[in-house]
Amino acid sequence: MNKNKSTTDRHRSGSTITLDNVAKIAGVSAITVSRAINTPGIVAPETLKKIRKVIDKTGYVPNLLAGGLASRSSKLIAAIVPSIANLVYSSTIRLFSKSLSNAGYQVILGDSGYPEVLEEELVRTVLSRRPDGIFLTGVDHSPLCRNLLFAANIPIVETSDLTPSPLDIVVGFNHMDVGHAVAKFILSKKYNKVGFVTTNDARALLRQRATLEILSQHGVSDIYSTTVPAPTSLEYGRIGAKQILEEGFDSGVIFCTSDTLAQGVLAEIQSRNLPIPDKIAVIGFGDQVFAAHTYPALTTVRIDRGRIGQEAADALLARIQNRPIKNKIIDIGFSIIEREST
Amino acid sequence: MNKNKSTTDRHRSGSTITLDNVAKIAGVSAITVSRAINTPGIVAPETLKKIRKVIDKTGYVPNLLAGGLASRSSKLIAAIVPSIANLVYSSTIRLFSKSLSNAGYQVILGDSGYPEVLEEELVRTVLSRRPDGIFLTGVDHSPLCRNLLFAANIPIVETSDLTPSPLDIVVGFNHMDVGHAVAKFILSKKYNKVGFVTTNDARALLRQRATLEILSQHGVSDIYSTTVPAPTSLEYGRIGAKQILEEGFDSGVIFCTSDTLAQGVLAEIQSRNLPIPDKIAVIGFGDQVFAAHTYPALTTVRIDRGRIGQEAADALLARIQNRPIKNKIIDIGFSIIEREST
DNA sequence: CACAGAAATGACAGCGCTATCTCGGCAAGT
DNA sequence: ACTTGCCGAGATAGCGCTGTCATTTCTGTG
Repeated sequence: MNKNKSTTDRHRSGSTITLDNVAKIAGVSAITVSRAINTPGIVAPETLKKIRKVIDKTGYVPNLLAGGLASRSSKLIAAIVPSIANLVYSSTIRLFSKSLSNAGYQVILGDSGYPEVLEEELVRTVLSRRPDGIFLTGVDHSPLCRNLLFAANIPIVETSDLTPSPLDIVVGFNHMDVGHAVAKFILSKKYNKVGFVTTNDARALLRQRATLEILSQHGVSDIYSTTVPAPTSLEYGRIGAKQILEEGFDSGVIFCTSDTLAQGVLAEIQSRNLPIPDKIAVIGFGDQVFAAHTYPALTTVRIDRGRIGQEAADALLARIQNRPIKNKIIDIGFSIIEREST
Repeated sequence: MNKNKSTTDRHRSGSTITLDNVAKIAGVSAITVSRAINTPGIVAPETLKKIRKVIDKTGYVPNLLAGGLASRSSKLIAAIVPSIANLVYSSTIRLFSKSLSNAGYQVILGDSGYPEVLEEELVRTVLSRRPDGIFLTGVDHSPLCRNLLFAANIPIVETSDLTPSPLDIVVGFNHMDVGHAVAKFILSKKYNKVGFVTTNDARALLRQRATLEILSQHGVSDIYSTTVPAPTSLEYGRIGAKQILEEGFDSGVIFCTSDTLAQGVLAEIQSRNLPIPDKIAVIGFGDQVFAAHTYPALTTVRIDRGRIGQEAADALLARIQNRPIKNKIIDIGFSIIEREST
């Protein structure tokens, strides 16, 4: 019985209901259902209502793998970030995703924070989903990675840094400028000694170098510096501070790679009962939400991380929709927020 | 010239290179290239080498939209979390993604933290990508949402809570038990007054209720409580503490919904120069990485968030690979970590 | 009332890949 | 020598959707 079953059921169709099923039930053609979903404006109101009713009744969920394959547009945007478990990036990604989801796109995340995984492998993995655009963190990419990216032929936005020659679009700020501004701030306060608690991240080191440059130009040479491992944490803030303090730093200002490190520095100083900022002042970086509410409130460099996500999304959408973009290089700037810790 | 172009180029094929291209160049059939990529074991070493060379030379990146459509397996796992910008969830997701990516799966995130977006809409959106499994946060889902989930016919893992009747698998811990344990801890310390700084999250309220239950059974009735808005933050920890303090709470212990809130509570107390824990003690929840390194170090309830991600990934993979799972209900437990703040 | 033009719908052919079946070739068993 | 079975590779037919015509139906105009 049912002899042609073996051919028909090659792929066991399961119970998943397809666009064709909806079409048949509604008594229209498949393409009309497709239009009812994607461009309801060009479907007659009557027909639309009929189709919508069937969709609701059947619980039809479109298959975007099939849709993406046919339309050559996956409605997917890839984002490569060093770590989602880092508020610095997640606050960017949050707004980035939000803007894109309003436009009907979903974000797929790649975590580049594992040193054993090369960026190009990660890029290859996300590209296999055929995203309509890609968000990168940083502006340094291996030649292989650049090739992959170019071959994919999709809009690219690099973030968190600036470069005169972006792959496509870049949204960020100038780390050297930050370093210089912080140096000037430090000079204005006439701190006698300057400490650094820094991760060995390229951009963090750039900021530190820029700060040191100006400081040395002005004869400030009593410098203490320590480098801590990459994901910034309160713990390493404390460890870093401890190190500097034990090396003889006993008063002045400590500039940290992140607010999280700064928080640890505050804790370490407090645990030693040294008055902040009278004896030791602290400067963070990032102006994370908590920075205004630590005790004492943290002086820091404000970076509008949300805006990076926003601008990146806008730029990507403009490219995808073939709208002109005003600027391939978007500098979101920064500002020093002075609070109680200095 | 080139008259049949219009039909052939219906979809402008661009320059993207396909599996067929690779096959032609390597002088084998498409399916052999497919096998070389997915099941290299069953391809002759010679052939494999030849194909690999072509792949490298051409920079071929497989199209997983097409692959997923044909194989009915997208190699995608969906995860719905309240907010990626919350370390509580991102530390779970990090390990979850990591385990899955080792097995060749990618995670696609849905952020349910926006009250204007219903969970079922979010679920529908991610299901349209035809994930091979889904990770949910919490165990309360609308009937519509449950229907969608069941219709998708994929393994489901609910997390962060426990229920005797999971949709499929549940990985979490018992919030009532936590509340009881904290109550007993508080009783053992003989604090005269107890304050709560709580978000109006279902699970947080459950813990608080359980704590109160035991406390009242033991005649502790000097209770101060304040509710703060949903994403926990240092700022609201301070605000919550301020409220409690102004209501007359002047000594005892404050139990917080999260370590982040507790951090704010610590800051507020310190800003008032009240000794911790001699005058006021603080208990957090979650044992975030920073909890051990605040000043004073935070007493808290340890939840192994990473393990939730790990177990969730393992369970999902077992289901997908049709391996038996030991237990549909996985209780990861908790423990109270006593530090300097009590 | 005929007819251009718009509006609504449909037929068809793929998008790039993999499940399934098929087949030639070769070593081992009888 | 002949069968058996396995290994490696290929042919074929979709997966579920949408781009691109083609067709039908409905306006409004002179």
